[in-house]
Amino acid sequence: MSGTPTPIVSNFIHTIIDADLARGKHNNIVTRFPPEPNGYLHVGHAKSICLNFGLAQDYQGKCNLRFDDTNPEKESQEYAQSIQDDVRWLGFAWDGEVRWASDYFEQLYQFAVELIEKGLAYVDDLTPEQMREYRGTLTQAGKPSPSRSRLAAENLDLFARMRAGEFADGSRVLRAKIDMTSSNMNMRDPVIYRIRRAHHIRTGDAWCIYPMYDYTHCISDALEGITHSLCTLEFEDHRPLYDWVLDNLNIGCHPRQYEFSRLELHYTITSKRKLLQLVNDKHVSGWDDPRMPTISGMRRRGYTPEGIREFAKRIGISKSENSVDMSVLEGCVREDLEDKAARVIAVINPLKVVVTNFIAGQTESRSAGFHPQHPEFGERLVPFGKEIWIEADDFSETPPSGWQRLTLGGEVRLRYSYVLRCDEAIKDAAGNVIELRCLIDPDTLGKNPVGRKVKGVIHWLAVDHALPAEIRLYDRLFTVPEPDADKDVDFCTHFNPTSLTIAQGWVETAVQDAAPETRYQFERLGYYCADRYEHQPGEKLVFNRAATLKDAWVKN
RNA sequence: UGGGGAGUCGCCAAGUGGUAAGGCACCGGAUUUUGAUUCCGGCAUUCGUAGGUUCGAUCCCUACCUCCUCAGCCA
Repeated sequence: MSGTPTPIVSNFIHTIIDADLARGKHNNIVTRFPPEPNGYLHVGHAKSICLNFGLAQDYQGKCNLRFDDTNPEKESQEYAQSIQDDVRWLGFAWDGEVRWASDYFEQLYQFAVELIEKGLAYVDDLTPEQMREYRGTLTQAGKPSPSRSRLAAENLDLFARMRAGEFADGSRVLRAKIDMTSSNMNMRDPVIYRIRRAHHIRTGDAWCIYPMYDYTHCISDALEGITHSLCTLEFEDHRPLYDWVLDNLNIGCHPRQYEFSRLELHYTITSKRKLLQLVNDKHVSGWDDPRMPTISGMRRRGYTPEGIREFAKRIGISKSENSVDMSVLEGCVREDLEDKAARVIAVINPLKVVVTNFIAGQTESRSAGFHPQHPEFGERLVPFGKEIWIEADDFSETPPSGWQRLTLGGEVRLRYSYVLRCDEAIKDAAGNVIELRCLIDPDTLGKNPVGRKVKGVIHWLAVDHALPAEIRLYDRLFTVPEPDADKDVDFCTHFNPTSLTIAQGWVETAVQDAAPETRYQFERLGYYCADRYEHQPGEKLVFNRAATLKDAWVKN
């Protein structure tokens, strides 16, 4: 209790750990983040990462990064690399070297031999179809396979020959001999080794038999001295098997598994299989497309590690199914960006304004702070001229009630500059407003003359000094238009990644040297990130929208 | 209909026998040259339902209801 730092995660698991520590079960805690390198990490993994690494931080313990690479057919080095990058980017450091379940293949094999010798595992030659029949159903007990009574000596021989490559893929498996009548399907003699001739990203072709998750995970945990093995709710039924394996092995360490609910985010796909489908079917440009709920997608969109970590903290850890509202994530990101993003101006949908009482060709610059509350951000010069761009949405001929922006005959404050009055709207043949003729009040520069209160403030850019830019607007981070559309395999046909709109707008010159990943707040528009992948010197600046301002005037 | 879980405000989420924390969202109001930020204030006589035990129950007991999950040689 004393000296305990502010917990990074909520107390569901703290209660357990504190009790373990109090009764001297452990002196230090060791957790692990165990992804399978079969895809990029997404926001759901971020929760798990923050939980496992956060717990280690809270208790000054350790957290391992271990790849569960036991299914060579789905795994790749690219995925493994991206996972390491993402964990680091989120701000966490794993203990020592990266661990791989495949590093334990030899030990895993020897433990399997131990089980066979103890009469607790046997080689089975049932076909997958037969095995399913023998397994029974949820309400009917399974029945023993004919191979179940094989003697240890024969099993040992068969298992060695499985490893030696004498049998065809899928022809035999090694099974744990537990209880075919168990009401827990996982205990009906689960397969622990299968034959699969596939090239493994680390062991190459050294093995043709691969251990299954349930068998591998608990042993890997034990080998690494993990104290608390955290996973998601669907593994609750696997806990008896986790314990069975460790109880029956001479391994000297028995980590405990605890389950918590996985993260669901409204309108968001948190299924690797479906995300892969979005990538494969080219609905997005890649795993790091800013619309993707992947960590790399969020990074590219402008989200910060701090914002995502705060999100993980706020949603908490529990055992109840949940679906968190987008506003929580957005709020975390906004809150973090609030004090970090320099303020600059951008005009996304320009409408030209000619200031009739300003001298053509003249430029007049005023200094403006990059942040309203933080002078240490410095200042930049904002030039004014006879022709300026304003946001087309900031002018209305027939304003709705409550309108605070520009209208015919009305006044508005140009941010950092004069009060402007609109005298005339010029239209094209179709009746669309294409230009405004306005007047500035020279008496209002940098001050509010007594008795003059102009409520509306709009942003603007001098035509001669604005820089063209591509501004990408995302309605929402990720969208599934129909709530149930993500139920099926063909969900992509329902998926409508409409959330991207590209606008050719203008930004002020202060941003032209934007470094990759720099976040700005475009005043009154929201938070934007200079796209780390597409911004090359000399090219048009590209900005992705990270988050809108809360309750701002911007639509969407 | 077997087993394993979960049900506290619109969304998360504490609490656990002593009379419902907090965050997000939302609604007021103040300050504001960003309709932002900041700041103040409001927001569950009620904890899935029905009974019971108790001076007292969200917390204990009983029954019921709802939802999730398990029959891969995936993880």
